[in-house]
Amino acid sequence: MLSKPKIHRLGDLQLKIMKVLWERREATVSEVSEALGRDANLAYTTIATMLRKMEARGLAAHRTEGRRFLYRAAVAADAVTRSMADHLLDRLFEGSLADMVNHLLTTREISRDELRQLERLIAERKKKT
Amino acid sequence: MLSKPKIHRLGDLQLKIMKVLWERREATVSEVSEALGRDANLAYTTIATMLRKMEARGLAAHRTEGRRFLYRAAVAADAVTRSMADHLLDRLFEGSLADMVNHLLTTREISRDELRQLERLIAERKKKT
DNA sequence: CGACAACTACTACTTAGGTAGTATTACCAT
DNA sequence: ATGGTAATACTACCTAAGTAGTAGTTGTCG
Repeated sequence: MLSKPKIHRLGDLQLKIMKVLWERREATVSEVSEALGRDANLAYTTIATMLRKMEARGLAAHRTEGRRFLYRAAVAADAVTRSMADHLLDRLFEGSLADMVNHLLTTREISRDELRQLERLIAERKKKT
Repeated sequence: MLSKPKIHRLGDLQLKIMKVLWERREATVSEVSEALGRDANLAYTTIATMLRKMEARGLAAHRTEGRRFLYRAAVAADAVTRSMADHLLDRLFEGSLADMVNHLLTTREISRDELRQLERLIAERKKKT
C-alpha cells in the first residue's frame, strides 16, 4: 500500500499487458509477447521495455528464474477496473451512475438479453441493502 | 466530418475546457480561465496554449472578434461522451454493459434513489424495442 | 501622448506511453 | 570452444498532455 501508483490512466498497451498478467499469475516477456499475438505485432523489446516501465511505476513486479524474469501484476484487477471506471464516471457524469447508464442505454445497441441481465442485477442489489 | 480527431482520450484539463465550451456556446480564454476557477489555479497562458493545441487537434475552433478569440467546441458533447464511455467499456469489459454495471453496483456506494432511477431507465428502454 | 492592461504567438520543459534498435551477457549444442 | 540464440539493459525517438514564461501587439484611459 506504500506508494499507490495512479491506477487509472493505463494506456491501451499497458492494460493489455496487465490482462495477461492477471490471467496467468506469472509470465515471462516471451509469454506476454505471445499472448498479445502477432495481430498486434510488437517487437519483443517493446514488451520488455513496457514491462520494465510498468514495474518502475509499481504496476508490475518480477522475480528472477534462471536468467529470465517472471513478471506478475502488482495491482489487483479489481482495483484497476474500479479506479478506471470511477475516474470516467466522475469525469463525464459527475459520479452519477444513473446518468452513465442512461447514456449508454440510449446511444448503444443493447440486446434484450442484456436488458434482462441488468434488471436482475439491480433487483439483487436492491434486496441486499 | 473530414478528419475525425481521436475523440476518446481527452486529458482531464481538456475535458474540463470542453465542458466550459459546451455550456457557453462560445468563450474567450479569460472566460474559460474564470470558469475553471482559481481552485485549479492555472496560468492564463496555460489555458490559451491548451486551447490552441485543442484547436490544432480539431477539438475546438475559434473566430476572431476584435482582437480576441471566441472559442467554440468543434465536437459534440455527446460524441465525446459516447466515444470515451465506449472506449472504456470495450477496454475493460469487452463491451458488456451488464458487466460494467455489475462492477459499478458491487464496488460503489449507491443510493436507493439511484437504484430506482436505474430500474426506471431499464423499464423504459425495454418498452421501446 | 504615453503607460498599462489585455491578448495572442512562440518557445520551452516535464512526464508518460509507445515503439524499437543496439549492446551485453549467458546458456547450449555441435 | 565457439557460434548461435535468447534474455535483459540501455538508449533513443516520437507524440501528447500539461504547464507556464516571455515577447510582441494593440487598444484604452488618464
